[in-house]
Amino acid sequence: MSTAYEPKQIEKKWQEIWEQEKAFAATDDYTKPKYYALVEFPYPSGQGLHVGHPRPYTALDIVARKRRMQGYNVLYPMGWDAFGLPTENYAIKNHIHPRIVTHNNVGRFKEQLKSLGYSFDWDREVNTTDPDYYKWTQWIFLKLFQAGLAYKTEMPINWCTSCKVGLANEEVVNGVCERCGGEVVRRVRSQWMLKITEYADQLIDDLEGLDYIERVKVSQKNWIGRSHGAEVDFSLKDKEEKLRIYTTRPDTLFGVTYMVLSPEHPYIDKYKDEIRNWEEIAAYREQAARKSDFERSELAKEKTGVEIQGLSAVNPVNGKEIPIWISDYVLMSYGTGAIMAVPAHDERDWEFAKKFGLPIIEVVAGGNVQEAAFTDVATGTLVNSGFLNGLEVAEAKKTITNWLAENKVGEPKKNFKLRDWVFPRQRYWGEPIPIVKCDKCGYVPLPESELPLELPEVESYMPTDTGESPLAAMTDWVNTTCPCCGGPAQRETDTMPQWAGSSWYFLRYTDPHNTNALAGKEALAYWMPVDWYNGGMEHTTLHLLYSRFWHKFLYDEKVVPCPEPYQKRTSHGMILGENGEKMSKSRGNVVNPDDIVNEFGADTLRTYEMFIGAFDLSASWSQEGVRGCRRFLDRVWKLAELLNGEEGYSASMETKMHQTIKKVGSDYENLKFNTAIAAMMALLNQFYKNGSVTRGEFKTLLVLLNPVAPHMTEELWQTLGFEGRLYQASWPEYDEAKTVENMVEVGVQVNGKMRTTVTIAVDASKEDAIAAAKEALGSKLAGTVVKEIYVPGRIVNIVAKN
RNA sequence: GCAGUUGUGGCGGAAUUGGCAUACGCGCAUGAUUCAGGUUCAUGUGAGCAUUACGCUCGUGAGGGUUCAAGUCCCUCCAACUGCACCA
Repeated sequence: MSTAYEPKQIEKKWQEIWEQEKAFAATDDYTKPKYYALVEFPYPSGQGLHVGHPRPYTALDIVARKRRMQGYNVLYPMGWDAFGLPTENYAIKNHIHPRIVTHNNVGRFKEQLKSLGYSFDWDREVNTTDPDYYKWTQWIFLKLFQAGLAYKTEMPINWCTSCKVGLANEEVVNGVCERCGGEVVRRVRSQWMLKITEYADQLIDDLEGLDYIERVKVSQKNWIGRSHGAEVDFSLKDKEEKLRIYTTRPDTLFGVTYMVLSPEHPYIDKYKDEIRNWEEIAAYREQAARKSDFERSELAKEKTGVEIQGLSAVNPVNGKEIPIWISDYVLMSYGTGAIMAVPAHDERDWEFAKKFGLPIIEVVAGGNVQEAAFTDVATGTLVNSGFLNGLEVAEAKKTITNWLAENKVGEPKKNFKLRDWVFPRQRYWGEPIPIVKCDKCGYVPLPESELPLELPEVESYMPTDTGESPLAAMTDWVNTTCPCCGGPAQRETDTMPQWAGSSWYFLRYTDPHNTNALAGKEALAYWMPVDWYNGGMEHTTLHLLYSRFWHKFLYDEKVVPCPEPYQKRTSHGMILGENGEKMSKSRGNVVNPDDIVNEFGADTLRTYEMFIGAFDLSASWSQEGVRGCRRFLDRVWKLAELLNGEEGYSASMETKMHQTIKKVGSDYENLKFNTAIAAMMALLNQFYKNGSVTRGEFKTLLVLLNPVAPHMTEELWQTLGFEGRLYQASWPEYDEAKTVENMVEVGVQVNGKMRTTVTIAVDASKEDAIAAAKEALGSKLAGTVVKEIYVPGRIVNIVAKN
């Protein structure tokens, strides 16, 4: 074969053949073992694909292709998470309907993805903006509503002043909008909320049985932030009413020296008349209210507060009278909005007490509480604590919690940092919420038969400063009749967030054209759960958590067959520019995958992205590195010139072949694509060194390399006359016994320092190995031998003394 | 501040978990091919001292320790990145 490697023709040719032959369609043959590989579907932005996209797509494409060769029925789908702000903003700016913008962007993305030769089953493509799809997003919302998990409430929301939209807590980063960096302020609004907190315990506990990378588990746990403690009632002096607080350290109850109310605590207004320094308190409260969350965290260093004169609390364990302060370091949104302060054993309380000269009473021995708060719970014994004296912290917690319950002044309590999900967005380009408000009947769900509730055509998609969605201006759409009583009613004009459509899309892939259900029972039973889901770390506390929540709810509703959607979750690192910085237009370091495909070919791009470095770490782009991968593929291509016509493996290469099959196979499974490729490069180098390759050896190399570089290997497979299509070939087997060499070179050390090497039989006895080592060392071994160590097949170490 | 991750040649990165550090690739050097450049091929490439030899010394962020043996385990630091940020 003398033709040069021309990726352009080859890649186009095979992409068309695969499409015609439906090479990668997941079948409905439910008797075969299944494998569901999933990558996060992209948001089809106007910029098109960037080089970050192919990294995870290629990785799971490799897994999917390998699984097919191993006989699995593989589902590897792709779709579009297409609702969202950038499209809407683009539509506003250019006066094009967002539907058209989305359509164009999807077309572009799809073409780009197809040019990379992914083995997606395109017949199962989904699009969240398709009414046939969002019908079921709305259907799930109705289910949540009927189950009481979607509820409306007045509450302050995070309002992005630039996007003019409410944000979930998860979308506010450092007090600014995650998306645009705009200022976020608090606005009170009537909101649809989803009760994710109902599943808080399960979302933590069920992580246990899942194969998620540890980082993901840890951040989900931290985000949910479960803590165990107790609520305790302190009485207010000379009052009937109690002041309830939450603490994780009830064992330190004897060390309480003051109480703190959050500035929003209701008791402040309630006891206004008895507060002697009202002016001062009111002023402090005003000042705290004016601070945005951003300022609160910026200025977190310095504690502020004012003592409330005229109110005091009584410690239930010893009857001591305790002053009450107001301070914004206590949040109304967590616990009860009031705390007992134990400066000796809490850093924040300690800081506050030092600043305002409040007493510090040590109740757990082990530190110096005048110097710093002693917060270690693992060690330490209770002191100055009446009946708790002498107990360890853990034991003291149990004892005091029981005591609190017996005396009816408290109870055990679990708390979460996780808040309910602020669901709606005041924008046009999202799923309409299928609820109407009737003056008589309240909030009424649309009947299922009226789904999908389609987005109406509007004059303007412009968001409004009033906080209303653009839909609110569509009065003939808004005004409707109540499905319940037939009277006049108004539609909900907020839309759903982008997270809605992506919270269940993996279910739709199993049965994407079903018109009677979000997916058929049999399809779900067969395909779910997803066997391997790869996606970005940035979605850990957003999409990944939200979709687990929806899935658990659907499981409880008996819609899906398993309590968890994803069995395995991995995460890829980012691809940075040549300069090691994040790729961005402003930095001028963006690499366009189209350019790489044009210049080097899709197979080279795929190979390079897998070879660039450890899959889970970020890596910098290198144009020279791309060239090196192209060189590798060129050498594979030209290897055909060295074919010697023999069928099996040659005797001298047998071990190397078996070793390489083993290594490449296990490396693909463990996301170690870089070393898998390195092993194939090494094998190739060996063929060149030998000056010849058998057909059997070449065949194996083609199968191993196929998942990474599918086009050129398929072409070689055909031109060399191997049977059928390469994508239908079987994954090669290896024989463990044949991966071991007969003779091995072992290192020889004297006193732990490398001196020479010696080649011995792999199963040589210790005596033989030592003898061979001594011979090799010769005169380099001096002194009296005091110890001889032989690690079979690895090393000999002789310890000698003079 | 807390949590997580990372630190290995000129660069990207390997190292079967305690056993020959730097596989594989890039870059570079020398040579071959070429009118020349590019491509391709061959050889070399951690540092230092030596080059009489393939010889010695040092070397995986810093410092200590355990061990016959440490990139890998333990202790104390330092730096970078990414989350979270007063959650009682």
